[in-house]
Amino acid sequence: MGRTPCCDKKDLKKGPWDPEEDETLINYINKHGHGSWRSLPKLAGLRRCGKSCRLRWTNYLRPDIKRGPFTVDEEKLVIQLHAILGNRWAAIASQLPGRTDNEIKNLWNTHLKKRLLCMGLDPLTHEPFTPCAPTTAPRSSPATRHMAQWESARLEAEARLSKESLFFNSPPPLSKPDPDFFLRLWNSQVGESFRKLNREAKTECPSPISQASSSTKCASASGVTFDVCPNIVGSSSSTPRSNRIDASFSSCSNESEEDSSDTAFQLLLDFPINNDMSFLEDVD
DNA sequence: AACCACTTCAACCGCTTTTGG
DNA sequence: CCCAAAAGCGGTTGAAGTGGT
Repeated sequence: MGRTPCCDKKDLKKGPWDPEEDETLINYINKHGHGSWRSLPKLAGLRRCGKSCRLRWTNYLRPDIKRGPFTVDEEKLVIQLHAILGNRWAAIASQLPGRTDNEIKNLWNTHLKKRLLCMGLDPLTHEPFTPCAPTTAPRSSPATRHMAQWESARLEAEARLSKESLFFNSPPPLSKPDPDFFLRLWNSQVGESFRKLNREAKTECPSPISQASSSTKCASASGVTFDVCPNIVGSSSSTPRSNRIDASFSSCSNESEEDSSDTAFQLLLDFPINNDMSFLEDVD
């Protein structure tokens, strides 16, 4: 009864890998590819579970792994993507070449989460804490809210771009929002525009990460200190979303639908149509 | 120097999803 | 379509490292 173990646990080594094991695994995969992870340890002569081999390879031994501390830009990207995707570490990692889901998860749990807390933001929702929030009106889940925000922008984009008969390079979106759709959107010109808007918003009300004023200091994982916008710390639920760490979402918040659609629509109207299909050319 | 508290991150565990027969 | 195996994923753990007293 119960699940069959992923591998025969007896006589298997656990814990940290030693350099000899690493070398054995690298040599084997370079020679034969990983093939079936389950059978790899036996074939390679390792006393490890296949799962452990896969983890070791994908997280540490792969040649394209980027080691070293995260840059400020990478950290910002992780925060922004987390706002869209939530704890979908693998999906977030796919947007940061050379970084693994485990690494990003650790970064989030050890640095970024604390940083958001330090700034008075809820790491789950990326919104300012609202300790007296009414219990009668439960908040929508972050995923739902983000999906609604992106869906709003998507609908505007679809309306605009279908008019131009040039809707992305992907099939029409599903009626039920597909989480991966948000990644595609993020990578599309729409996503770029949101990021652009974010950058512009910072110049008006600098984001907590980049601004420098009389404020709370926090340390980033990359060793850079940053200042917390006084508007944000202790802000109430009436704080404009544009002041938050990810100003990009202010443009399509469903908390003020009028602003949302107006801004998003304006944003889309402002697309440089003559140039904006260049991203298609980059695709092989 | 010794101890303790705290932080970091590599690795494990168990669940879910995907794949193939 | 069903089922089992394999792969993938996210949460959690614990050893090692670091800083403070």
